[in-house]
Amino acid sequence: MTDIKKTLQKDVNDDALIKSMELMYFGYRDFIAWPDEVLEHYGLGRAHHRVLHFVGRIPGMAVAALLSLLKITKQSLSRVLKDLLEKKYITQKIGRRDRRQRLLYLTAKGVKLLDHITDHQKTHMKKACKEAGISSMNGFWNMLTALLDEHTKEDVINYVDKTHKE
Amino acid sequence: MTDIKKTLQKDVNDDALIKSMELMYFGYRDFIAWPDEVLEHYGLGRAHHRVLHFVGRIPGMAVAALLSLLKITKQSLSRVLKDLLEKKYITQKIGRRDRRQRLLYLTAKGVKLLDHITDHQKTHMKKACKEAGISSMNGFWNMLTALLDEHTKEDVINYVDKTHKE
DNA sequence: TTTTTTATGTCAGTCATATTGACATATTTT
DNA sequence: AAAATATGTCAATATGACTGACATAAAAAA
Repeated sequence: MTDIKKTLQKDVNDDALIKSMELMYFGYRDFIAWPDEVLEHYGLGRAHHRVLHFVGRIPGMAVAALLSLLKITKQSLSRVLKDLLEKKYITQKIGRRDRRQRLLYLTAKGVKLLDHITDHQKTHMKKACKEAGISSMNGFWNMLTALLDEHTKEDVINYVDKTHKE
Repeated sequence: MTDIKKTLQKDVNDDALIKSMELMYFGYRDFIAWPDEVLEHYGLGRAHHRVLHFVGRIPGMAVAALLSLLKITKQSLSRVLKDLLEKKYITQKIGRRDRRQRLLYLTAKGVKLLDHITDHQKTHMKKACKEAGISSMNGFWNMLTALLDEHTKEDVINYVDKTHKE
């Protein structure tokens, strides 16, 4: 009897875990991983969008901070950054305190582009928020926050800090 | 006065949207997109894991159903499937009703591998569930479900149906 | 001041996962 | 018999990541 109960309990937990894992996969895929006509139109990819997004959120961000936040390698970032610099969506300024640093800023053109390419994602997320109800937001945030690893948590804390200082 | 209130209201919403978008990115990345030593050890990638996972959930699944569920092209799937067939993690049986179909099943070896490679993800998700609290689960599921597009929803409904028939 | 560390950039080569379009085969449906 | 379907396969391509090595400039430490 105890064994059966235990097994059932275990199965219920397992189902919840599997449901969570699968929803993460499908939800993320449908939200972000689908080809974006706007990005395509500008000849940019999602990697470019991510850089634009975070530079937009933290103007004057150094390259190293971006690398840490995105957890990609210098080489991966550098190609993306090069494209964005060439196409004048982003500018670099040499750091005043530390002249080795290249501080990143969106140009007016970059801001415009970012707004454009982010737009349908915002719409998508807004629709989901309304559909799921405001009460679902906290659970959603709590779960996702709990999924972050320690390094990301630190970065995100610093990051939120900076966006609020502006 | 009204203008200011409106602007504030708009900003709050926007912040919530941006937070949701960013958490999706970071949460998904840290949950699933990090290099998995177990997968690497077997010379497999995440695409292989996904196939193993869904075939494990729906034994006897046809190739077309898998294509629809994963939303990838035949060519993408075929390479992954070829690897898994060669390495005997999966077997194909010709459909009895429709002899054109190749129905997919995990071998005992495949089941073992799947359990192994899924294990740390389950652990990760379980930890997050405990940390976020059971009450967060519903919001998490609601939001993710609301993010699915119509096609995925249909597939997931069919899918859940089939896993419960077993 | 010299040495070391840090912030950044860059080169060359590789990999995983996806794409498109065309075509082939077997089988079922009309 | 013709059309549609389920699957498989070819060649070529793209994106976004990786590693490892090396270079430069500037800051920090010795």
